[in-house]
Amino acid sequence: MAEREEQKQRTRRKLIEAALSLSATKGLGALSLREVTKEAGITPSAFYRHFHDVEDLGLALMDEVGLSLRKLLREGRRDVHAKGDTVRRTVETFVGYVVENANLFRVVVGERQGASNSYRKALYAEMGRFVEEVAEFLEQAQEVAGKPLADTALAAEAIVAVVFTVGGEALDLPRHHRADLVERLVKEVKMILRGALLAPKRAT
Amino acid sequence: MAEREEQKQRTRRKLIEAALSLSATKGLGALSLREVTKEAGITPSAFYRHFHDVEDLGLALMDEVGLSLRKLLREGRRDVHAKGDTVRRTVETFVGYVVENANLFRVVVGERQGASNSYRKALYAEMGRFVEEVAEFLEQAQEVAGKPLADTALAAEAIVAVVFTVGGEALDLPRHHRADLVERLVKEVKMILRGALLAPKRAT
DNA sequence: TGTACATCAGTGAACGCGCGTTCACTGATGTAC
DNA sequence: TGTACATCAGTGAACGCGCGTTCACTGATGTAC
Repeated sequence: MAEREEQKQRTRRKLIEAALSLSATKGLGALSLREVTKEAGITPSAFYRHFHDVEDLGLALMDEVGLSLRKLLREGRRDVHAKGDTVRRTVETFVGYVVENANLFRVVVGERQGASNSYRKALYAEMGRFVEEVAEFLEQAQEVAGKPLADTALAAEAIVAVVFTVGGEALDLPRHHRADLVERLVKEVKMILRGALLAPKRAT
Repeated sequence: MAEREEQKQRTRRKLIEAALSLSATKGLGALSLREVTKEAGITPSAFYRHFHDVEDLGLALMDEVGLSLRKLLREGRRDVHAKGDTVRRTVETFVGYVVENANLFRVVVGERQGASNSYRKALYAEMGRFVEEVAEFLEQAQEVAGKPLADTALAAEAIVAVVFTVGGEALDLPRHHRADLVERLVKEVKMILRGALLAPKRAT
C-alpha cells in the first residue's frame, strides 16, 4: 500500500544525509547534485523526483538543523529545576551536541554569511527561533533562581552569538583542548548573565 | 625602470578587488578563476603570473580584511580619552564600517565555518588578532574610566562574537532598521562589560 | 644616444572534466474490476 | 483470487556549458654595451 511511498522517503533521507556530510566540509554553496546523488546511490536524474533543485535540498537541510537544535534546548530546559550549575550543564550539553553533530552545525554556522540570499534568510529565521527559545529558558530560570534579569531577549541574543561563535571553534580543536573551550564559554555566558542582572541605570 | 612592476601590481590589485566583489555575494568558496580574471580584464591564463591558484588569492583576501579591521579598531582607540559614550561611539563606527565595507565583511564572516580548512585557519588567526586588539582597547579604557575588569580577554572574546554576529545582520537590513540594531548592540556590549566588572564570586 | 638581446606580463587556442537538466524508457508497486 | 491497466521512482544516454590548466606565442619594458 504505502510501500512505494516508504521507499521514496528512504531515498529522500539518503539524499539529505548525503548533502549533510558533503556540505560539512565544503559548505552548502558547494553542494553538487551529481555528488549528492552519487553518495545517495541514485542517478542524477532521479534527484528531481525529490527536490526542485539543489537549493531546495539546502533549505530542507536548514529546517532539519533548526528543528534538531531547538529539540536539544527543550530537553535541556527540563533540567532547570535540578540542583547544581545550570549554565555549565547546558553549555556542556550544547558543546557535546555540536561535536556530535559536527556536520549539522557546520552547515548552520557556515551559512550565516556569504551564502545565497535564500539560505541566509532561512538561517536568520532558524536563529531567531533559537534565540526566542533561549529567552524563554532564561525567563524560566530566573524565576527558579529568584534573580530577575533586565532584558532576557537581549541577553539571549548575546548568549547565542557567543555560544555559536566560540562553540563553532570546538570543531577544529583537538579533543583535549575542548575542556578549556567549555570553561571559557561557561565563564562568558555567566559574564553576560551577570551583566543582565540589574536594570541598566548609568553603566560604562 | 619599475614601470613593468607597477603595471603588474595594478593588475594584482584588480584581481583582488574583483575577487572581493564576487565573493561577497557567493562566498569565497564559489570564486572562479575565469570569473575573477574576466572581471579584472585579463585572460584566464595570465592569472598564474600573480597567484598559484584560486585559494592563494583567497588567502591574500583574508590578509587584506584582517588588516583593514585592525586599522579601524586602532583608529577608534585614539578616541578613548574623548568624553561621552565610548562604547556607543565605537559600536557606531564599527557598524558604519561594516556597512561601508560590506564585501570585505561578508568574506570574513562568511568563511567562519563551512569553508576550506585553510581559509578557516587563516580566518581564526585574523579573528584572534582582532580579539587581542579589543582586549588591549579594554585594558586602556578601564584605566581611563577607573573601572577594573575581571578578565579583559574573555570579555573581548564575547564582545567580538556578539558584535560580529549581530553586526553581520546589518548587511541584510534596510537602512532605517539599522539604528535599532546599533541600539541593541550597544546594550549587549554594555551588558557584557557590566558582567565583567567584578570578580566572579558566586554568580548565577 | 643607438643597437642588440633578455625578460616576462599578458594572449589565445586547446584539452579534458564535472556540472545541471532533458527525455524517452523500464519495471515494480498500486488500483479497479 | 486473478487479470488488465495506471502510476511513478529510478535509469541511462545525451546536451551544452563553464571550469582550471597547459602551452607556444607576442610585444612592450628593461638591460648591457
